[in-house]
Amino acid sequence: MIDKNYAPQEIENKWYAFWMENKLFASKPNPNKEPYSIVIPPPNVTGVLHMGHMLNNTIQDVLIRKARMEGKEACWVPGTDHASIATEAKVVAMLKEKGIEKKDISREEFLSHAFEWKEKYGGIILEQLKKLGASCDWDRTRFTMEPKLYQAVIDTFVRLYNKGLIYRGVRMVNWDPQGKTALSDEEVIYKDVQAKLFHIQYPLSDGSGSVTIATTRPETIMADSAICVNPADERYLHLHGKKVKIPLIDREISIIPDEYVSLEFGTGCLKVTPAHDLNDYELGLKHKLPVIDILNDDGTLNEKAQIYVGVDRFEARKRIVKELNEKGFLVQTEEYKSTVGTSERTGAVIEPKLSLQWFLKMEDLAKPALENVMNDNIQLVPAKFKNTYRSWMENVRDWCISRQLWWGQQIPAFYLQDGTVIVASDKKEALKIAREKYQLFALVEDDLTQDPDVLDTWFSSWLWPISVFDGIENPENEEISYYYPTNDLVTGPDILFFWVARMIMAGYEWRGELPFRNVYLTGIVRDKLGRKMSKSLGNSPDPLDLIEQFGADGVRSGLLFSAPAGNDLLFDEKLCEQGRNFSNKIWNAFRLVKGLQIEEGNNLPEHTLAIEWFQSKFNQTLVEIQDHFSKFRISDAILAIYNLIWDDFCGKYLEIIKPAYQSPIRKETLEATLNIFDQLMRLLHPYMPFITEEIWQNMEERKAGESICRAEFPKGGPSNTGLLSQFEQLFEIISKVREIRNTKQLSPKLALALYIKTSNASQYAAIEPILIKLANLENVQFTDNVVSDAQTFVVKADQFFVPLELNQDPAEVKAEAEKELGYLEGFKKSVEAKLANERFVQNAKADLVERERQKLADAVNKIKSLKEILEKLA
RNA sequence: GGUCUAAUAGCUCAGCUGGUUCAGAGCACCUGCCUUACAAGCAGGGGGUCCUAGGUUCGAAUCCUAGUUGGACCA
Repeated sequence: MIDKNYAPQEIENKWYAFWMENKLFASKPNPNKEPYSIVIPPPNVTGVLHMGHMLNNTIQDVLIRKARMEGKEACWVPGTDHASIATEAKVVAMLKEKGIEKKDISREEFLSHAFEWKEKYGGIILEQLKKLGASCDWDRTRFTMEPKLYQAVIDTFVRLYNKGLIYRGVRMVNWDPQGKTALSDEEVIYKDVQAKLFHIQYPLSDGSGSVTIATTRPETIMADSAICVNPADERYLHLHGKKVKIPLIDREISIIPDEYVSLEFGTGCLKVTPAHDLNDYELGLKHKLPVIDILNDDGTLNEKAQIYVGVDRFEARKRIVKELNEKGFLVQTEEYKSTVGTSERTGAVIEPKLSLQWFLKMEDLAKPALENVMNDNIQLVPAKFKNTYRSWMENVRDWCISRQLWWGQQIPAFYLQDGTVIVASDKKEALKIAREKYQLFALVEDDLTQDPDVLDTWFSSWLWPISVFDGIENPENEEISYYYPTNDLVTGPDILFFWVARMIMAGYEWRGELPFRNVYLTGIVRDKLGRKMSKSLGNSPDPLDLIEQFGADGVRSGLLFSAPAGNDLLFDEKLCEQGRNFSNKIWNAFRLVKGLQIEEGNNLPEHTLAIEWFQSKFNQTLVEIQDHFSKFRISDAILAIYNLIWDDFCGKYLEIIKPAYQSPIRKETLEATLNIFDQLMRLLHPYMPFITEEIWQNMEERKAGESICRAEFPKGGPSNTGLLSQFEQLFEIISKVREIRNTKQLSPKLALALYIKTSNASQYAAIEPILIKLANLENVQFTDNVVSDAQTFVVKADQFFVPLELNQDPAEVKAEAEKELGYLEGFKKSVEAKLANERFVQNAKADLVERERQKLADAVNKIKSLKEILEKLA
């Protein structure tokens, strides 16, 4: 006997191994099939699976499995990205533990350590995805630092440089003093902090008094180039043209007027520090102020600061405040709410810093990327993100693509000794250009120095949909021609700009075409309290533990039950439990069917009817599901299947055809039931791949290597609406009888008698056996008169009576019937009013008016029946 | 501060082009059942000022305006 509790662990491992052995997820271009491709958002090599990945990859797997079953050439390309800052930080930390400092080893040595690290830990997340059931074509696994993709990035750089889109320039960039690298604007996260606003007095050089400025960063006073006041500020008119001395270091600076300064904020006097503030930098450019950079790359003060040299910026702040206070320069300290930028990767407070970096011009690239999203050539799901996308793309700024790291693609820029830059795919090529272009025939490779910096990780991931098919290096190859553009991209809205927008740009730049047609943006997985799941809060369950506990199918369905596109999902283990229970329900339905004994023969007539009914129900639901799917309502789709299986198939259909204990079932009925089961498993397979495979394999003997993964997705067919409504009515009668049993506290085992007063008794002939079975009736009889001493109810226009020997208060019974009558009469009145309204009849659609008329007719019939019953009571 | 988005049952959310078969689902809750597939189950039940105030309309949970309160993104 099969265990009555479904145990997923062993079954899931077994089938994943089977799928891999039989290469069921492998794909290659097939001109006879329609291609369907997805590229995975490559997780960081440093990453481990978290709930966001689970959701995201489950959705991708649903899409790809369904496409595969629909006969498309489905290809899901997996891979990882090298995550330059995060990985470099991990490798540096690992080396430190071994007693090795990065500065003591060569770039080559460092990289070999990094690759070693990647080999060891970089594949973990992909292995975890297999536990989830992800049907990626694993033979295609790519990595952004592998040679081919590396080369694609280099070539991209060279080409964009030659096109004039990449330039090198001194700019104020976001400096991460911990990662010791520049960051792009998008890698900065602004956080609200409670800061202090220090009011500091600067003495006038002529000794005629002082001015007071307000700043949150007193440690930068040594970098001040000027004091600025608004020319319209009457308080400070007398100061124009005067000079002040910076406290502690006594350096003299001028007071300059500029409208930029707000009259209201602080004291109305602004210290201008061009080296350490973006706005001040621009002000400095305007007034030709000197730029004094007092910070080292690691955030400590340098000798230009004159004091506290070598001290960290935050420590220096404390000490300077103390000293200013002691020496009487600190006038006042005010609490102040402000925001600081922090590094997305290291969390360090960003330092605005002037430096020489490489930039990519975005204006031309952004144009088609904006246009084709706004006109829905590329569809964002949900569409509300179009707004955000637009505002970003319309205000796009040049992209700082250089990073002061070693782990990444090294910028292919080579410098001659005089500083001349030559951009070429390698040193040899650069030398060739140097010789030809600059006539430097004596030059050798050693005279060229390559730029030590690497490229931003996103500068390789933006090529991902193209580069995984080798479409940069070899733009005409069979793979890219077949699979590109990819179909759907599934990712989080948090990287809509970082990644999605840039892939779109790259798509148009390289292929003149969109990289994918639909972008499905998932919500953020939050905990029950609505907090974002994070390592630091420790509120994220370990996905592998969840899979262990509920099975991958349970976790997948649990996530999908509550995952509408773009809306955050408040994750609760309860959902996985519900998923597990669903698995168990299916498992037990299968146990029932599998355990039946067979007797030769055709269907019983009521079984034939039930089979027809279920097929209609199935077809009707399939239409709904396909509709949900076309709109990416994955959550609604799985709920529809859940209800179809649990309520309609298990709760109703199986109850109808189930023979009495130890009685056999007709062969024809069993075959039909197995066929239905098979269809249901195919329908459910994309969501719950493991249990559906297990059952499908056990339904009948399968050929070697055959799998539900490649079985045909149900196509559906017509549904008999008359039959559907007949069964609706049937189930309503059954419910009413059960309700009587329940409210009157009767045993479920007690068979009841049912009398029906109807003008059309023949309609009940076919369904009578079902009614008797599911409502547990001893018989069904027809009557022309109202039955007294009975519980009654009305369905459509027919009256039903369940005779019971109960001592009930007739007044109570009457009151109940009157209450229902009252409601119905109110209802009738409102429909009548509506139909009497000429403007309604004129303006509303014809079928709507017809439906209202039908409602009215139904209500009239029902009222008539109720009145009959009431008369009898009186 | 700017832009966007949301508010429906105790909780999480559906509700699509306005139409009382449209006020719904799941969970939670209450009652009764260990009925030979399933107690991870079965049967039944209660529960809502559809955020507030106006407006459009024959008709508003749905459209418009304002407000309140969340959330996201940007600065």
